[in-house]
Amino acid sequence: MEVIGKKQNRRVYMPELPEVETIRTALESYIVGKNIERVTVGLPRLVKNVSVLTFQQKTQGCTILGIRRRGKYLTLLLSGSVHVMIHLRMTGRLLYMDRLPAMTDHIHIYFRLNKGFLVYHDVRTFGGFWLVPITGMTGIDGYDSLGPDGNSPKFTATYLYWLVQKRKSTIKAVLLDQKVVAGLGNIYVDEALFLAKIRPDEKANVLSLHACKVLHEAINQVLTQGISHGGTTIRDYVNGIGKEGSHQHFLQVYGKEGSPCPRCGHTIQYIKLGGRGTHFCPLCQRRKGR
DNA sequence: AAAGCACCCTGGATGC
DNA sequence: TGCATCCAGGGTGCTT
Repeated sequence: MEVIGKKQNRRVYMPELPEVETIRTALESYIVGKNIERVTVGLPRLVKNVSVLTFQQKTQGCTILGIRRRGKYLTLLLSGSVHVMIHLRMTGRLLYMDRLPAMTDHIHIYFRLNKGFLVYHDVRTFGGFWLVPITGMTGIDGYDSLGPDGNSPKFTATYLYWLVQKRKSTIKAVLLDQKVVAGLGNIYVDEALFLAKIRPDEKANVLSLHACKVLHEAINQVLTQGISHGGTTIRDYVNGIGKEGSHQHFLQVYGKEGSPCPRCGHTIQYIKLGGRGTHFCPLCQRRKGR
């Protein structure tokens, strides 16, 4: 009888770059051009850098001109003097709805538009909203210090090589650092390292230029595939209009502990690395960057 | 300067 | 069956 890893059913979802991009795309056609008539905040601590009153006063009456993504952040571009920046963290959802649902559990903020509602739903309430200036630095450290997006031309193999050389921590920890590359989270890091045949607990500074080229290509590939599949739906991630993604069906190692490696058949292993659940194949993900 | 870790939070899974 | 405990993780901030 096959041994199934204990963590097999312990799944959560995290919006990473592909999920946030999918939400952005889904929302765009529904909210751009709409007017914000009224903003309701049920949980004030989710508004991070201004008072709830200021948040409402600066956004009410504005038109939504666009919605932009950078790393895992979304920004509503408004017609007024500020933009609204949003991070979904672990369990945040941003949804367009024709009308408010009868069950409003976990709905902490919503924007009443001239038609429909933009609703923020968050079970663990780690997410946040910021008012930011239209141009220049936002003053939000986590945003202003973001590295290049993992799927942007600015993120190159040589940049990655230059960076890992001075890092003594594990390659997984480096890839999760948003200052290095923006948008990767636990799922896509495990998947990219599997594709590149690099162990997650490998020290970053031993990777060769060749290994960095392979890894860079793998990161691009998992992000591109994740976006094309509409994101990964694990338990309850949905995009901006409530649709599930399909990338969970394409995951090679994440959540697959105890199952055979799709490449070599060895059992996928689960370890803790830097406090994060980590999945890899101990046989075909080798140490040392070839 | 960088690395490591506690913390925030909730609901589902597990343990007794 | 029920109650208590554990666990997941992104990013911040503190300590080493």
